Amino acid sequence: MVRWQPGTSGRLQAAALELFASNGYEQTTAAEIAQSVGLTERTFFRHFSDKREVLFHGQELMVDAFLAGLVAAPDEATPMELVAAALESAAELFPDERRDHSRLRQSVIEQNPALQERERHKMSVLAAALGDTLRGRGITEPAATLAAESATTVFGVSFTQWIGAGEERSMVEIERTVLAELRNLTAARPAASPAARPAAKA
Amino acid sequence: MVRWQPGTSGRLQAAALELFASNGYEQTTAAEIAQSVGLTERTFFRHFSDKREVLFHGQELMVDAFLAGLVAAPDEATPMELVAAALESAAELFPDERRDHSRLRQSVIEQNPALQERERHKMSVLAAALGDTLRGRGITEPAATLAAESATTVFGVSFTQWIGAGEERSMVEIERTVLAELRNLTAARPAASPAARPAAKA
DNA sequence: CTAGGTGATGACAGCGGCTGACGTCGCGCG
DNA sequence: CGCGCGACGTCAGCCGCTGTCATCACCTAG
Repeated sequence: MVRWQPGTSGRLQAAALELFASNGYEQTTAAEIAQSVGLTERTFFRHFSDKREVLFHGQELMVDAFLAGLVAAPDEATPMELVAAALESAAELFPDERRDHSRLRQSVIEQNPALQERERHKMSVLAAALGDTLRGRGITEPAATLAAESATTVFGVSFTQWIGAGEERSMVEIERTVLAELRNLTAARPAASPAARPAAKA
Repeated sequence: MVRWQPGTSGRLQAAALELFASNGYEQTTAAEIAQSVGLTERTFFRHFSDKREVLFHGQELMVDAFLAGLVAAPDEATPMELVAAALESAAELFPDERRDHSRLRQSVIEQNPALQERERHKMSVLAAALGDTLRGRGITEPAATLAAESATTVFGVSFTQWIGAGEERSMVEIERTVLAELRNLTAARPAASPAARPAAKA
C-alpha cells in the first residue's frame, strides 16, 4: 500500500554486494542494482554519491568509534596510549558475527583497484580526524599525525589478519598484538646485536 | 616535417597541470588538454589510463628509488634501519629545484578528492612494494608491513613539511627529523612522568 | 625503386557514470 | 480540505573511457 518501502539504502547496499560478488563490480551497472530492488538509477545516485560509495557508506560510524576511544582516555595519556584506546574502542564495531560479512565485502574490494582507492581514502579521512583530535588535546606536529597514521596502519594490518582464513582471535586481541609489534619494531636498538634482524619469531 | 612531435606525454602532462591549476580539475576535460597540445582525446587516453593519471605518471620511479635504498643496505640492518635507508634514497627525487613544481602540483591535488584518492593509492602501492622486499629479506609479518607503512607515513609527513610555506630544509634533513620523532613517539614509556604529553616543543 | 610492416595518431560510434530540471504521488499538518 | 514536503520517476545531456578501423610517415627487405 505504501508508495515506497523503508530501508532503501540498506536494500541497495545488500543487493549491490550480492551482484558485485556474483557478477563482478565493473560488470554490474548502477541501473541493475537499482532495478534489482525495484528502483531507478536516479534514485540510486540520490542515496549514494557514486557507485563505489554503496560499499563504503556508514564508515563515519568507524570514525566516531575511534574518536570515542580518545575522549574516554585520561588527560595524561601519551600519544601511543591514545592510539591504543582508539583501537580498543573501534574493535567493538567488529564482533565475530560480522567476520563473514567482512570477508565477502573485502573479497569484492580486493578484486577492483577503484574500490581499493576508495578504501584507502576512507582510512585517510579517518587518520585526518584522529590527527585533528590529537592536536586538539595538545599533541604537537608531527607527533599527532604520526600517531594518527600509526593507528590506522595498526588497524589495517589487524583487520587483514582478522578476516584471514582460519583466524579465530577477536579483533581487540589482534590489535593489541600488532600494536605491541609496532612498539617493538621502532624501539629496536639500532646497535649491532646477534640475530637482530628477525625481530620476532612468530 | 614529422607527422608527430616527440615527448607527447610530457607535453600533455605540462598542459594538464597548467589547465588544472587555472581552470580547476573537474572543469577541464580530457579533450581540452589534448587539443591544447594539438592532439585528440583518444590519444590522451592512449598515453594515460585515465584522466587523473596524467598527474601521477612516473611514480614508478619513486618505488624504484625506495627499493634502491633497500638493496644497498647491509644484510644485518634492522627493519627501521632499512626504512631509514629507503627514505634517504627516495629523497634524491626531491631536490630543492623541484620544490615549486611540487607545490603547484600538490595545490591542484588538494582541491580535488578524486586526486587525493589516487595519491593515496600510489602510496599504498609503494608500501606494498616495500613490504614485499622486506619479506624477501626475511622480515616476518606483521613487522614487514608495519615497517613499510611506517616508511610511507614518514615520507608523507616529510613531504608535507618540505613543500610547506617558507620551508628551506632539504628533504633528507626533514625525513631524518620525522623518523626520529616516530621512534621517540612509539618508544615513549607508558609510565607516568611529568610533562609526558607534549612529546616535543618544536 | 617498390612492397610490405610498424607505430603513433585521427575519426567515429557507443556504453556507463553522473547530474540538473521537472513532474508525480502519498503522507501529514493546519 | 488544501497545502507543502519528501521520496521517487522521467528525460535529456555531458563527460570519462573504450573498441574498431582508417590514415600516414617512416623503415626495412628484396
